[in-house]
Amino acid sequence: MVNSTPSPLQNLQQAGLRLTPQREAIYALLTETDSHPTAAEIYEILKPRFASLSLATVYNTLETLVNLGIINALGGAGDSQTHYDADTSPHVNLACLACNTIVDIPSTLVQEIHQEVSQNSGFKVLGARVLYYGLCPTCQAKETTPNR
Amino acid sequence: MVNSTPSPLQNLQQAGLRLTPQREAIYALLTETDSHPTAAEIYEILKPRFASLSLATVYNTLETLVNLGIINALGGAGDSQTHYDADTSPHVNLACLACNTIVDIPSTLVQEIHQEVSQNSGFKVLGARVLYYGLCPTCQAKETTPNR
DNA sequence: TTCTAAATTTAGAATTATTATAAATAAAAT
DNA sequence: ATTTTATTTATAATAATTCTAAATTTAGAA
Repeated sequence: MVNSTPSPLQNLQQAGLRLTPQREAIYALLTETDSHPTAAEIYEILKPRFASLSLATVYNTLETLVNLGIINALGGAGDSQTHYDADTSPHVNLACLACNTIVDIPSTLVQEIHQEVSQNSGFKVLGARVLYYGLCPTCQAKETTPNR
Repeated sequence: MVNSTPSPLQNLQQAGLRLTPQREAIYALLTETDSHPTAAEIYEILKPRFASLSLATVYNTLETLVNLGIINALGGAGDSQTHYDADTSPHVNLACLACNTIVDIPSTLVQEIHQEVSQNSGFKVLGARVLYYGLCPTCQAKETTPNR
């Protein structure tokens, strides 16, 4: 029998785009981590393995994957950088304003909101960012005075 | 009898900050509009009334108000600018990727998610951005091919 | 009222994430 | 093989935001 769960990367070829080593590595990195890295972080991680890698390629690839709908771009995690997430299912992102980490939280309510918005707004809903922010348990322990 | 509904701006003075004409005008503008303006838009609107107004002051004030929790900063509306919202109650923001307008949608589900996240995550939740994006009815009619 | 210290505004410079450009490379099609 | 198209790459350009330092305003003390 053939491969049972095809990679979303195959959407690339179906769209007439090429599955290059850079694109494969960037997407694989996103699926294997839960750290919601930025473009710069992805670049730093992959540079040892791809000596010629350019930061522009990372940005290009991320934009391509976002347009294909197989990854999501998350903004506003306390820093001023865009974070990327290979989990495109409806879920809550919870960001710590102190250490800028983002964790995922599954929630059935998010899916209900999705339906609610789609049905009542008249919009053609293409995606969502449900982002909560605050202080993670670790940073709560460290800082008595949260932020200012 | 005294003023019945105190302005959230009084939080400024309670925090030892000053209620300057610039701060008053910026906050008033935000409460009187439902257009979720950017810093640059606020600056352009208020410049005729405050000849000496600086864009830096707009940014400073918006940061101050966000830190006080009386306005929210919204990112990721399709453009690369931060939009500001004087409505800090839990609600859904729905952005059109084509014309970059943002509309508010009340939703009881958002408040439920808020509780769910607060209770299950261990985070100290300080705020949220529930942003859906897509195409508004007007832009759906205009564009047959959405974006790229 | 005047003085003093702190807060605020302001103009402009600096920063920086992201995008655009154009040449080089790689892959697919003919 | 050759041609065409897609992609990568280095670098320049863009633009939103932040920083800096001087000028101004304010609140309260003297």
